[in-house]
Formats: sequence, C-alpha cells, structure tokens
Amino acid sequence: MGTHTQRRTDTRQRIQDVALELFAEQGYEKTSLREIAERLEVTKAALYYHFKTKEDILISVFQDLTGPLDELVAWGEAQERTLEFKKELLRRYSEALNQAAPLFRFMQENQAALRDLKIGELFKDRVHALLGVLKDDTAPLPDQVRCVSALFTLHASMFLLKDLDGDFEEKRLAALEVAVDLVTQAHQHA
Amino acid sequence: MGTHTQRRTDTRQRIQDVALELFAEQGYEKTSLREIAERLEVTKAALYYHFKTKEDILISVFQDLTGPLDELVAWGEAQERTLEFKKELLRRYSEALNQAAPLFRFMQENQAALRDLKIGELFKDRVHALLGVLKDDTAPLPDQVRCVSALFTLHASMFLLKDLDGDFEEKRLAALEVAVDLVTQAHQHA
Amino acid sequence: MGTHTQRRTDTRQRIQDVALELFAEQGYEKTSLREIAERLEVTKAALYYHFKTKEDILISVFQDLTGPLDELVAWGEAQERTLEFKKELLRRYSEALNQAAPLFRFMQENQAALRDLKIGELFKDRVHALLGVLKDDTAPLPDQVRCVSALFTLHASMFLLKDLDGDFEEKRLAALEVAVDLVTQAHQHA
Amino acid sequence: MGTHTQRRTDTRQRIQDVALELFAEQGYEKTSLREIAERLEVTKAALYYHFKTKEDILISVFQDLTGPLDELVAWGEAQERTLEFKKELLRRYSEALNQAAPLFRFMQENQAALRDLKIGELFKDRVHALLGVLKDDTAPLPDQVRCVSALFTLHASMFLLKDLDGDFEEKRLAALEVAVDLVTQAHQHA
DNA sequence: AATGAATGAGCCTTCATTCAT
DNA sequence: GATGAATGAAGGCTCATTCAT
Repeated sequence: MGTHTQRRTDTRQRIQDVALELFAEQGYEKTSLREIAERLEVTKAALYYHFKTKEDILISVFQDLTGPLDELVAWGEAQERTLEFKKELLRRYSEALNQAAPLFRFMQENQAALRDLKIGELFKDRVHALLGVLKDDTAPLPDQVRCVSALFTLHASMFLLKDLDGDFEEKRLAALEVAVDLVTQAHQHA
Repeated sequence: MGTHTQRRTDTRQRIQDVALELFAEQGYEKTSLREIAERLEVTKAALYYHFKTKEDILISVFQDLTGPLDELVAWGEAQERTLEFKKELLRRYSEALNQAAPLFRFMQENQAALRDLKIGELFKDRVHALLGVLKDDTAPLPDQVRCVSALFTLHASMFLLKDLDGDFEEKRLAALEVAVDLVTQAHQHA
Repeated sequence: MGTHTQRRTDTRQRIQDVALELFAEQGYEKTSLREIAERLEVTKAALYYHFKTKEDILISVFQDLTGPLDELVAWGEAQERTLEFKKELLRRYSEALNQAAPLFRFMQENQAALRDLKIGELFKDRVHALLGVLKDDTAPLPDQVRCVSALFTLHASMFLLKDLDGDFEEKRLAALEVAVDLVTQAHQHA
Repeated sequence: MGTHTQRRTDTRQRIQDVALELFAEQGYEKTSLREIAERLEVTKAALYYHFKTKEDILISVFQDLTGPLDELVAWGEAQERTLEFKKELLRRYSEALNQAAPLFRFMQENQAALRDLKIGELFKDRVHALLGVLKDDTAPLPDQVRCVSALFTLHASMFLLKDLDGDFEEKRLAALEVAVDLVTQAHQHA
C-alpha cells in the first residue's frame, strides 16, 4: 500500500522544508537558490523543475502552512463578537501560529523584503481580517491599540522571548494570557 | 566662518538621509549603492569617499540617531525602579522613537537582514538594556511578557497603526497609554 | 489497415508542424523545446522519443519539404539552357517555394542562426545548384547579378511584399514576372 | 593637443567594434557577452559599465552607423521623383550600405532575431521610407516589385555575391547597375 | 571631494539533453 | 509511445568594492 504514491519523490517537499528553514534563518534575499540546492544535494536546475521561480517556492510554503489560519479567519467572521469568542479566537490563533512557527517568524522578520513580493499582501490581509474580528472601529484609540498589541504579542511569542527564562510552551501560554487580558480590557470598556 | 565646515558635512549628511529613506522604504538588501548615488546625483565612488562600506552607512545613521536612546538607557540604569520611574522611561522612550521613526521602522522590518550585520546586535543590546530596567527577572512570566509587549507596542506605533484612524500623534499617545498600562500591571503584581 | 501506421506518424508530424510554425515565427534560437512541447501538450522528453536533437527536428522538416526542390534541380541540370527552359524553371521554382512558404521564410530570416547548423549548407547548396543552371559564369557581371536577383525576388515574394497591396497570389505572380524578366535580359545579352 | 580627449579610453568603441563583428559572424543570439568580453580582455561587468543591456550595444552600433542613411532618406523625401533623382538615390544608397556593410549584412541575416528587438522596426522603417520614395503606389504590381527588388539587390551585393568572381567593388557596381535598371523600367512604364 | 573605469563574485533563470520507468 | 525527474552549461545582469586620476 502506498507504494504508488511513493513513486513521486519527495523532492518538492524537501525543497520547501529547506527553503523555509534557510529563509527563516538568513532572510529571503540572502538565501540563494544555490544554497538551497546544495543543502539538498541537487542542482539549482532541479529546483526549477519543481517551482517556477524563487518567489514561487516561498508562496507554496506559505500556502501550505496557512490553511489553518484561513479557516480560523473564516470561522471567526461568522461568529458573534462576544468576549468569550474573542478569547477562543486568540487561543486558536496562538495554536495556529505555533504550528507554523518558522513561517511566522520569517514573515515577521522579513517584512521589508516581502513588501513587493505579492505574498506580503497575503500576509497582511490575514492579519487584518483577524484584527477586524477582534477590534471595534468605533472604540477609543487605546482599546484599538490593545487589540493590535494582543496580536503582536502572540507573534512575538514565537521568536522574541528566547531571552526570557522558561520553556517555549510556558512562554507561549504566558503571551496568550497577556493577549487575552488586553483584549478583555478593550472589550469591557465597550 | 563655519561655511567651510558646513560644506564638508553636506554630502555625507545627504548620503545618510537618502540611505535611511531608501533602506526604510525597500529594505537594506534591496537598496543598492547605485540607487543611493543616483538619487543624490553623485557617483557610487563618491559614497566610498565618505564611507568605507555599505554597512558603514547604516552604522553611521544608526549611531547618529541613537544617541538619545543611549542616554536614556544610561539614565534609566541609574534610577530606582519605582512605578513612576518606569512610566517616565516609557514616555521618554516613545519620544526618542518618535525622533528617529524611520530608523526604527527600518530596524523592525529588517531584522533578518540585520542578523549578521554587526549592527543587529547593537540594536538588540539597547532594547535589552531597556527591558532589563523595566522588568523583573523573578516576576511571573506573564508579567515579564507584559514588559516586552509594552516596548513592542511603542515600536509598533511607529509604523503599524497606519490602518487605524486618527493622526500619528494621537496614535502614538494611545500606544503609550497602553504600554504604561501593561507595565503598571506588571509592576503592581510584584 | 493503415490506422496503425497513421497513428505512428501522428505525433511526429505534429511536432514538425508546430516546430516549423514556431521557428518561422520566432527564429530557431529563440524557440525552445519547452515551447514546442507545451503547444503540443506533451513533455519535452516526448520530443526526444521522435527526434534525436533539436536540430534534427529542423532537418527532418527541411527534408520533408525540400523534395520537390531537389527534383527540380535534378530536372533542371539535365535540360538544355534555352530561354524557354529557364522561364519554366523559374515558374516551377516559384511554385515549389509557394508549397513550403513558411520553411523558406524561415531559411531567409535565420541565415545567421543556420550558419553552423549543417543544414545551412544544404540550403545554400540547393540555391547554388539552381543558380548554376540559370546563369552563365562567363557572362558580364551585371547579368550574373540579374540571375541572383531573380532568385531573390522569388524568395522575397514569399514574405516581403506584405506591405504592398494585392493578394498573395497576385504578388507571387508579379514577382515571377520580374524574375522572368531579369533572367530574360541576362539570357539575351549572351 | 588631444591629450585630454585621450583620457577617455576607447573601450566603448572597441566594444561596439567587436560586438558588431561577432554579431555579424555568428548572429545576435549566439553571441554571448562573455565572448565579447573575452575578445576584449575585459570582464562582462565592464560591458555593463558602458551599455545598459546587450540590446543596447546593438542599438548603439546601429545608431552610429545609420546616420548617413537617415540623411539620405531626408534628402530623398524632399526631392522631386524624376528618374535621374531615383538613380542618384540608388547610387548614394549603395555607397551608404558600403560604408556600414557588416551592419547591413547582420540586419539581413538576423531578421528573425531582430523581430522583437525594437531595433528591427527602426531598420524596417528606414527601408520603407526609401521604398516610399522610389516606388509609386498606383503603379502595376510588377513595377512595385521591381523597386523592392532593386533595393534588395543592393543589400544582397553586400554579402551574397561572394561566390561570383570579380572583386567586391566590381560586384557592387554591377548590382547598382541592375538596381538602376529595375527602377528605370518601373519608372518608364509610368 | 569626487569621478571614470573596471573587477570578481554571485544571482536568478533557461536550455538542450538524458534516463529509468 | 511517453513521462517525471534531474543535470551541466551557459546566459544576461547586478552588486559592492577598488583605484588611479
């Protein structure tokens, strides 16, 4: 069983993995296709058999890892904006982030490089949709900021708290707690 | 007198200005010296009269704009960690950021690119020092996260709140309010 | 019977057709096997089942379409060089060209590319043989030029008179008339 | 004297010379910048100091060598279309071609490659302008063809008569004679 | 204080071709 | 009769940097 599917080599997947790893480590611009190819012990041309351009590699990774997030947004937009719901949204978002941590770390750290890589928009769009669900455009500015901050706190927990003591999961939960708190405050002022 | 000295710094300063502008706009890697030179209507070689390398331009900008921050850190480290002091620190930090907004926007968006540019460290060091002053290593994790969040909220206010209504200064103050709040909570739990 | 043989040549023939079309349209060098394969909705590798190299595709097209011309040359060389014969030769040549117009257009426009593609010689050889039949090596230079011109006028009529009014066949006949005229003059001076 | 102008090296000119030589010899597509650079014993990058793209090299050569032709067209368009004038035009055209023989040989042999190299148009435009001066749109088709033929005969004399005996200048004049003849016939029928 | 000329390394991409299946 | 996967070579181009002037 499965032998048939096996026929297709896993090169495509391996390219995506290595690419994400290197992109996250060194940035998109500074990672050359030569590097990716060498790491995989194939030629650069092989990459082009599987992907049309360098950007395409990134896009494919993005699309593969971004599914859960899309679902989350879709789900969120259909819900009533109760406090309990918002908390749940943050919980799920934190988990989704956790799933694709390297990708999000990459997105966060390469905003400049992504600015004109169509994909930049895709990312921004998602975050915006999420924000739209959390915050109330008519609320006082500080409360709106709280919502943005909540989201960023979750992002940051993926890669910015290395210097704090404690293991990764502990820190993720701490960040979630803070985010929930921020959103709660924003919600209650309303 | 003075005209002579004035002349001397003129081009150098213009290089820094244009470089920062372009770096912030397009990212460090994607901005070429050719581009900078063209914008200034001088040759690339002229840049090398004033700076030893591309990175040097960035460093010089950083150092020029970062002075107030260094003073802030120095001042902060000498203070007693009362709540009032921490609030003041945030206030001053927000102002310092405001002064050199494009630089900080750049720093935030080019973390990947900066990773192996000695300067990356410089930036991290400053933020760390500041964090060291604000937070208590022995506090519960969520409270430590609150302090990190506070700082990031201030950073974010420099470039991430474009989509919110309200003018820049309003938003800066809102962010400051949220940051103060976060730090206050962290402080009071202690 | 026959259906089997039919099938066999099918793809091969289609490759030749598409290849000629693209070669004529964009030139030999600028037409890639990928392009040909895509147009046919097969893989590049399939082309290699039918032909050994890219050049082989061109050669095969050439040989398929060039038969009538070879016969013409053979016939011509056996004839006595009367004026009437020469006129007939031009008439037949014009028709032969007409039959394989895209090929000749291609040959005309890709001389440079063909120079080191063994096939270039084949083409030149044919034209030369024809010229040998038409012109007299001992005639005054201008008359020899007339014969060359006659041939080129026929070639040109295949693709260069687009800008003139009139339909294709009309123009072909006009070119034939001019060619006949040129050869007649050359002949009569002798 | 002259020492100052001498400062500017002649590299730019040498690039143009070598490029034209190679383009004419092997065709545009098949000539790589590496080849040009090697022949000149400079690096590829040096070519890019002097020209923005490969096509730019070709364009610059074209523009340098094409001046006399432009003047000819301009002059021609201002003249009355007497037979004597047309003869004179052909004479001058033949000389202009002679001046830039390799370029025209190149143009003739690389039509396919030039088709999408903006420059192709430039060339066609010139020939068309010339044709517009020579031929009468209302004349019988064969006479129009004669004018086209006349021009092509001159072109051909630049590179296609190698196989005929006689030296280059002799052949050029023979071709001119034939061209004059063709145009004369066309003119007199009117 | 700045330029003109050039370099060496490297980049992304495309190509014709091969071969096991 | 054709495909999927891959290769080696090369192509055009850009970049940070150097240095004599």
